[in-house]
Amino acid sequence: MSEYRPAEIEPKWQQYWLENKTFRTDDNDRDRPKYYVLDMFPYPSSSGLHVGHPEGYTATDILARHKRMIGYNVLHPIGWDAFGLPAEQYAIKTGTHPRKTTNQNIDGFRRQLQALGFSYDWDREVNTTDPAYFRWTQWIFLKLYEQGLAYEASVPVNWCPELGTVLANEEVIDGKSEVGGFPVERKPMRQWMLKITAYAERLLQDLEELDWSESIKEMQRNWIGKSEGANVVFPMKTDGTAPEETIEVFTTRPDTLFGATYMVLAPEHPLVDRVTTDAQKQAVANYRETAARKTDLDRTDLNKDKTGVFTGAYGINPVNNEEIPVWIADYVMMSYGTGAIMAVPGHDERDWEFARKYELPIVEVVKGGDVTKEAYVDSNEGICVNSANNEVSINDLPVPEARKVITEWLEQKGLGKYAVTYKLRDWLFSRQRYWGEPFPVIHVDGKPKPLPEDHLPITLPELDDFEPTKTGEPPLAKAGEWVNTTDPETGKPAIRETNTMPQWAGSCWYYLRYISPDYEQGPVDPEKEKYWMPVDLYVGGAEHAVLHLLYARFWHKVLFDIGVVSTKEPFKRLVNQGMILGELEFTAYKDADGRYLPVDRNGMSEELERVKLEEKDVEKRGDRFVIKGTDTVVDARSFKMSKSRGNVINPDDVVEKYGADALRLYEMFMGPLEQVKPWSMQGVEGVYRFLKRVWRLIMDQESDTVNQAVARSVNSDGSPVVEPDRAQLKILHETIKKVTDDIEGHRFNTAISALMIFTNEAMKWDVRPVEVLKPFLLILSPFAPHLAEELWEKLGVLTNEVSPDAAETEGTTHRSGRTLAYEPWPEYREELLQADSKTYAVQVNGKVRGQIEVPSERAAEKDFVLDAARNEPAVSRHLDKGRVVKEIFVPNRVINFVVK
RNA sequence: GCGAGAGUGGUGAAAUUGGUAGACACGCUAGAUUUAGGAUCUAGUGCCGAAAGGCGUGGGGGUUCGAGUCCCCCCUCUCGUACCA
Repeated sequence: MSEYRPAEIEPKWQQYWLENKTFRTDDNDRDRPKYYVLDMFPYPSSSGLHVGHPEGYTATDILARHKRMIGYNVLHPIGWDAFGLPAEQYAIKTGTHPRKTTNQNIDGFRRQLQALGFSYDWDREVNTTDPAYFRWTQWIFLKLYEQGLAYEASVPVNWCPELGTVLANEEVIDGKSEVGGFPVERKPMRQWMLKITAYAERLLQDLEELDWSESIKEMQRNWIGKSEGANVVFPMKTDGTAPEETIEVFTTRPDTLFGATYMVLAPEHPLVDRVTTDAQKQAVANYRETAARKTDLDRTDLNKDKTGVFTGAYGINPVNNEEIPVWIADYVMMSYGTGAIMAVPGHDERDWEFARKYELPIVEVVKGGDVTKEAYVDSNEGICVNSANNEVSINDLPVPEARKVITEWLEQKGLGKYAVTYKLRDWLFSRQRYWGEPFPVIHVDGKPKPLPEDHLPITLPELDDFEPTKTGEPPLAKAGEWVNTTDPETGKPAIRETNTMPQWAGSCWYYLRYISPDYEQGPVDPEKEKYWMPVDLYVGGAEHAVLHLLYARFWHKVLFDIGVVSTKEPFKRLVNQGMILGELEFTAYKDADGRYLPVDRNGMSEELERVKLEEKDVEKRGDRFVIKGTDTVVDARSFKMSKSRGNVINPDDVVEKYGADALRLYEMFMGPLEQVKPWSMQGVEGVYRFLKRVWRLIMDQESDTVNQAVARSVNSDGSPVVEPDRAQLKILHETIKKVTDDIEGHRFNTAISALMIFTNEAMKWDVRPVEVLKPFLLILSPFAPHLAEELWEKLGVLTNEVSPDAAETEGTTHRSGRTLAYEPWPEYREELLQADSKTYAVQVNGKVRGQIEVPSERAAEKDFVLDAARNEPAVSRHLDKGRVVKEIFVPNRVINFVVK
């Protein structure tokens, strides 16, 4: 071996780590501080890893390796989120059991991850489809049920006929299924729901203490959507014969109550039938039918044109006893608040639009705008007007105060009360699928009944045909023998639940199972849970910003309440890696006549021909790119990787060509972890060259041994020939400091840059002392572990710490073997960082005119330094132009002369 | 619309508290070496200029001896969200 050959050294060390269980975590080693660093576990798809996986996984691996070297007991596991639709759809197409494809895919993913050298504890692998795992997913469901947090309901769901399943709102995008893009319609079905709304306030409050990015916390806050206001009761006008009815509305603006000029009920509101007058019956029925046919999308989409129908009924505004008409309109949603609103067109945009269209009165009750032109909606500024009755007046009060006064009055009179409303809705928790966790529930006499814990796990029945039924009945309904069972308690005939749990279920608690993957008495060993929880760092894609993280936090809080876990939040710190886009593309557009058209940022029409250009065919003009030599502006951007665009980078190809260390290093060198970044194959070559340089720094080009520059630094017994010189120690310790700080701050790109600077410098040395190279390899090792291990071994042979024979055999134990994985992390020494001289930049009127070098020991002497600065020719030239009126002296940095 | 984040060379990006803008890398140019190279090495590379020098961190204004960094206004892009009363 003469040159750097990752294909030889990488499998060697991967095998060594596996065979020696180098990264097995010792639960009993409780004296050292713990560090639990977690990756979002992957769904093992048939297409294998994409380059986004190794991004977060490399970051956590660097941190895990670093923490081990600074003495932490590190828990760094991986597993498989393996239930899910693709395996099931493949099963429907081919008849292959999803278990088979899933296991194949897991084997593929495991191989790929091991080929990247991640330091996982492979003895803790979890798999959500393993009955030994989902036994506890089912157990948690039973606990939720016991707590009254799981219930059945008939709810309109997103039914996708093509997929034969119901989808969660988040799986529907633009009225089509996220998977496959099939149309989705509304259909009422019996479903399991989880009462996440019971935890809304705690899920909101406890965000405060989490070390997550502000944007993710904000997204969760928005999703929970807390609003404060009042529920107000409006009596209905009655002719004396009809029964008395009231309409309760929720409003965040009770201060505008005097401006309510009409009311609106959601079309589905149960009161509609009772209040509609005979004359309006037909119109209302027609409107309700149209509204029912609309999907949520049609009702909420960009179509802002408001429609509605008068019911013929009137409500009475409780503050001024005015009769106001009651309408139905689909801009009011049954699922939010009370499903009814008081409309204040003067101070709500939607109400204003609606009032304009149907010629309803608009009354100003807050001064500050012109309600004849648009609604004045500011909820902080403004003074109330036209808002008084015999008992109470909020006139002349600022809006926030008015809100308090009127709410108190309503409460006193029993007309309304302070109220809080959340956007968050209960979690639709069942799917009409085969490949998911069965519910541990039977139906006896038509009622649901949980199965006893000792019956778990409830496993899936074997099926040959995974096709859902056309009626929406889940495929499990076809397993007659499985479905028809008996109640173990009473012996009565019973029917099993045929829905299965959604994919989120298994991922809601997997981080707990890693702690004690074989524990039989519960989901997690309580003693170990206390040691390891919470997760210190959780890294994954931002696509899980809301749902997965909210669901997992919800389950965790329930488990906390029943004493299963000891922390109220699972993930102390969260980092979201940014997406990796495809390579930068230059695109020009031609019309039908073959003429190039300038690019319009808002998107080009489909009929135009897309022409892909090479980088050499374009040039920069202003802040845009044009076709070279022309004025034709081209589109220059990176796109999300997708099969259809053909810009997908396969990590296997990169590993084959450049090695795992190069892939790891490149993904970290691209830019900050959390940022969106475009891929560049040339960038990979760049870090690959760096790794080759590191190899040549130590290894001889012709033989299998270290080079002369390194060998020269030690005697034949391995002892050092000469001490490293000051300059060598200085750059080494600078690098140690920079890399250490940067790892701790997750600035992996600049850490790598520091390693490159060291290497470039060290390449110039004729003698490369082992005492300098060894610490360098240790700080390189979290980033490029295979290369570092290999070179560490070579240096060990040189200094007689590792015998050349031992290098060929395996079987040492993981704490004392040849690996550097548990070597102590080098510490930098402050005194070695000091330079002999300091450089000052010298400015005249804020412009840099020259530099001076001064001896370090005199660098803080203002007079001495200023004198030296004045005598610098490039500076004095500018000082002569006027009179120095001020001298700024910033120690060790800069001098500024102000000249007039 | 609303909310959040971001705009720095040809490209990815650096710049700890307001103190030499562009580290490191890609690309490019020239040279060396090589049968050859997508290898390696040396030098150069923000823009204009022969140089002195001038101009430069999306645009405009401000604070300061000094602003990529702080303040105000505007523009653009990315992500999230969407009639939430």
